[in-house]
Amino acid sequence: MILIDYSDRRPIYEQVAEKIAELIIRGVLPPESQLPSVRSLAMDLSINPNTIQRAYQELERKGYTCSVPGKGSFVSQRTEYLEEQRENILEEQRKLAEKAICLGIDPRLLKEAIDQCEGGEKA
Amino acid sequence: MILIDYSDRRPIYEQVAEKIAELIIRGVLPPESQLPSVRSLAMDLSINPNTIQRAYQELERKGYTCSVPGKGSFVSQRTEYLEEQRENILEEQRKLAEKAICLGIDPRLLKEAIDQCEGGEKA
DNA sequence: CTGCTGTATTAATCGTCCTAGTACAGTCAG
DNA sequence: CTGACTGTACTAGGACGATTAATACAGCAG
Repeated sequence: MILIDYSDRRPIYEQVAEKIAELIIRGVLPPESQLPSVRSLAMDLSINPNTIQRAYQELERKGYTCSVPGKGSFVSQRTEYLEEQRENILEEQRKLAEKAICLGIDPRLLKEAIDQCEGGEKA
Repeated sequence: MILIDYSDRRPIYEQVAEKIAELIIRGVLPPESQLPSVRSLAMDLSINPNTIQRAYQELERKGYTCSVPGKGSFVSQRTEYLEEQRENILEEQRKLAEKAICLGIDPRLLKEAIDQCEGGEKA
């Protein structure tokens, strides 16, 4: 379900939170569905429960999930995160385009790179 | 000349190296030109000379510069880094496009974001 | 020689990530 | 009610990397 990249500089809790957020956004984890418990996911990934808890805190803080003591953590029914995420991606795109232009790269090359992915998308 | 972003998670030496690399690529620092000395740049940025040295090491390792003991650090005459940098940008673009597609964002929106920058580029 | 340059080494500090252990409270099935 | 699960909170400590600090050495140029 989730793979941890230890060569990644970012902390584990951030990786876990991001992966789960992605699953939520892509609809793999539908609204109202229950996330694995802090302890079970920690077991699965062979890391400390505290690290998972921190990831879940991040997810709740960002509005992706809703944690209920005694019951579990659930994907939020609300879906503003979809629009938010879309805006994040577009912002990244603008920054990248700006950087490219700054470096004298023809923006058309960027668009070609996009087209390359449109066909051969994976997973 | 260079601003350090302390809120950035990446280490200072990496930020410095990247900024200088950008100046080189954009031609602000032409080939053969001399970089500020380790000590003077450290003074300017109010950081330790060792941190600058590390940044310069990175730059030399990547082929952007050439350091000569007793003389100084100079921008490399060679320019392969241009092509290399272009390829890096395109790779980032592919990853971003893949992520967008993964999240169900229409690639055309990415292209629109690029167009937005083409007109109003700054710096 | 004097003052600049890059380079190297070592030690110490500091902050963050992560682990470990423990504890408490809410929920729910039996 | 009991027990097993859930999330949550707290403290202590280890580990690691970034950064500072102080020093030293060697090359180059006026």
